[in-house]
Amino acid sequence: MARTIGSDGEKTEAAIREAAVNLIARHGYEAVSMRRLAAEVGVQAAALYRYFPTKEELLFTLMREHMEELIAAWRAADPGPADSAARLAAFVRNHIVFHVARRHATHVSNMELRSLSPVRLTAVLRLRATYEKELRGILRTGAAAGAFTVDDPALTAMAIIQMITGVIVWFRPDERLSVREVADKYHTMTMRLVAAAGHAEEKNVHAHDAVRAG
Amino acid sequence: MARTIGSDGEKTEAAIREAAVNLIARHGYEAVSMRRLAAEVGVQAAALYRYFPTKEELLFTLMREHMEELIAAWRAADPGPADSAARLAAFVRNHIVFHVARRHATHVSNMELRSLSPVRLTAVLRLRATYEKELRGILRTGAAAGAFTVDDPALTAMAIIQMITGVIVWFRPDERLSVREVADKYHTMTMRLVAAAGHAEEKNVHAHDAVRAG
DNA sequence: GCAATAATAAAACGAACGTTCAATTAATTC
DNA sequence: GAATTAATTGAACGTTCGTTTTATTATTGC
Repeated sequence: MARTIGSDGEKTEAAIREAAVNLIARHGYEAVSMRRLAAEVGVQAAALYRYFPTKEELLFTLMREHMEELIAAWRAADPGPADSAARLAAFVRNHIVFHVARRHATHVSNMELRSLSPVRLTAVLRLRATYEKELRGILRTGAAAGAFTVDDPALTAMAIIQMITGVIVWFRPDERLSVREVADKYHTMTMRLVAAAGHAEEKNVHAHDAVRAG
Repeated sequence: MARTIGSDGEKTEAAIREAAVNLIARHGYEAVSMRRLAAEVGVQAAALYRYFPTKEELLFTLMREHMEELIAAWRAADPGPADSAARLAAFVRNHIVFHVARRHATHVSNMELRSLSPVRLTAVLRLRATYEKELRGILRTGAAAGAFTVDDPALTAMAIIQMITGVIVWFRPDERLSVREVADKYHTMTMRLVAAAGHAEEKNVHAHDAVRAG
């Protein structure tokens, strides 16, 4: 046999990407062989090489596009710097909605960095840094404007990103909570984390004040 | 050649464990071959099988012992349920100090779950659940006592654990911050997150504030 | 110092790996 | 409907994998 009836390059490539994301997210990049991936697609291993020159290039493509889409989603959702609290809220919500909708791709992007060669690793890390810089900027601007209390924007940005990315570890759709509810709860926690004005808790009537325990 | 001069089972096993944690943390379980591990130890691959019957059993041993040590460290650090805020503080600090000191082992425990067979996976997850249950208990008790404001203890526990475990992603010793300082900052953020009474922020008095722009 | 045992090397096993290549067939173009 | 192009197969390449077996040497106990 050779070319199969109904075969179509575009469809095959899409099927390869989807199967690759699912398999790699579940079993890990190293544990997924080209043969296994091909079998999932319903094709022979050699056919994969018509679409991706190497296994690593396939991984890299998945990760790069995931990061680019994340950044694009944020650019579309960004309400601009006028209101820091609204901007932070938009960031948290966009992040959670995006990641929950792409659980597997997120897992791949977060777990398989070590399987990339230095050049490709750098490229992905640059995209990641671009995204994280957005959050740092929000925190700095908001702190300067008095909307937040953030004593270390870089550290706080990492803490928030890890907290909100962690959703995908435990969240499963069609369970207890909807994506909307989860986003709400993480939004609330984030606002408390940066001590956002307007999100004051009832406790501060007596206020022992900033406990920073240096 | 066969047995080498100065060879000692205990030392070899310790060397295997250490090398395995380092290599697996850096390159991933699947990417580390028994030959490569053996080379790192300075031994032939066959020698590894005197200490661990299979590669997976080696991984499982590393993960199980890491979790058991984490739980034991918490039991030793636990100040008891009298003061919820103090207990949560102890939990956060113990977690961060423990994980920073064992960055590689933590990476292995967090990233290689998927390489375990079902039986061993269940065993590790049970230990993990035991640990997480501790934090949920602290949050519930504290919320019931009015020390915290937590509307969803299970979700909040996951958020906190992911936030404080994330330290190992970016933290490097002998850099900007000491472990102590990092633990302090995460402690402060955690207390805000649960809206701990006595941790009120000064913001609501005048609203402008310390921007430290790290 | 001799027997017993512990620790390792060396070689080999079949299986699986990523990748390449030539052959073959389906779809498209004119 | 012939020529061209697109899509895929099937077989094969050399390499590496986890693991086993057997032989050999160092150490230990008496």
